[in-house]
Amino acid sequence: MNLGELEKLVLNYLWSNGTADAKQVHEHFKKSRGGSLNTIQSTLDRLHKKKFLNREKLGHAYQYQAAMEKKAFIGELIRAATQDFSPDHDHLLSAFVSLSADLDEAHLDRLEALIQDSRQKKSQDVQQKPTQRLHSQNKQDGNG
Amino acid sequence: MNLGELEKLVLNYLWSNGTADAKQVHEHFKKSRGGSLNTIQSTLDRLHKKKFLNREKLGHAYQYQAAMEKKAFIGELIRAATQDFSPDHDHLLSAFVSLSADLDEAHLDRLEALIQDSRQKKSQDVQQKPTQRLHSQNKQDGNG
DNA sequence: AATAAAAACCGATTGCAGATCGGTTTTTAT
DNA sequence: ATAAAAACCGATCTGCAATCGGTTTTTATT
Repeated sequence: MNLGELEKLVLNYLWSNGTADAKQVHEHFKKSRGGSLNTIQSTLDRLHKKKFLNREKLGHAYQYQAAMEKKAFIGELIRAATQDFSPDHDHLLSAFVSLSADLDEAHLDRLEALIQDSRQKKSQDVQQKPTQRLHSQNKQDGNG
Repeated sequence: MNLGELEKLVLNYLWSNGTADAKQVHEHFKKSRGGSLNTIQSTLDRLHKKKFLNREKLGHAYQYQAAMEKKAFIGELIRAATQDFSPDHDHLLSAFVSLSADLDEAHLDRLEALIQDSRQKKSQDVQQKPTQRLHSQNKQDGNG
């Protein structure tokens, strides 16, 4: 799972904007970095082949959108980046905490809260096993 | 921070074995994957240039060893892999928990314990700020 | 159906980095 | 001084992202 620079930019753009076609994406980036429409197109295509984007033809052009939520994607990134080094969860755990050495109290609290959530979800899952929800993408991702 | 396949293998080998020269590394890998001594040598050299290995000439040949602990390295990997997507800790946190969706109770407990440790360390640090310890590498890393 | 515009698709090129290894230089030990 | 060992250099190969020109396909319009 190795992403190029433009691929990352495009993914981020789509997470912020939900859905766009090549033209829109090109419009957005030509100011900040230039590049032809074709370049954008092939990047979208590459991303689609890699299963990071879904696309659907609405009217004339393909509409692209991120195939998974940003959080889940970052989770995948972490998994991919570490799998050749960290064969088990224990390693990953301590690595994460090592990474988090510069987390402040507030963030540590937050992490604990998230762990509670995780426990919560886990106990729900055994009861109802919801049909895999596909991704709501409702533009409130920018929770800084 | 992009590592090639052989680079990863070599790093892992050195984390398991502490210290080795090109010949030893080559000896180890020629059974499992072939490749000349030169290939190993240039890989070690590349890794050294990238600052992932330290080396020191003992006797005839360079002795290579990992420049940082595996945990810290994995932390770096995570940082590097996510930095273009996760501008803040919050994102990283939730991504991590999303990744950890398949962690069982025991691991969640363990993670909480690690958070406590982290708090511990933090409160110590303000009092004594220890001189940056360089890495003990005493062969008990393989707790996998 | 003909046609023009738009979009998709194809293929070639460039740049970069890891892997690989032959050959040369440098170092070490005898 | 010399031989063996190790380091170093340079070249090639491979894979992949970025880039874009040109061609084909699709869509809409007359």
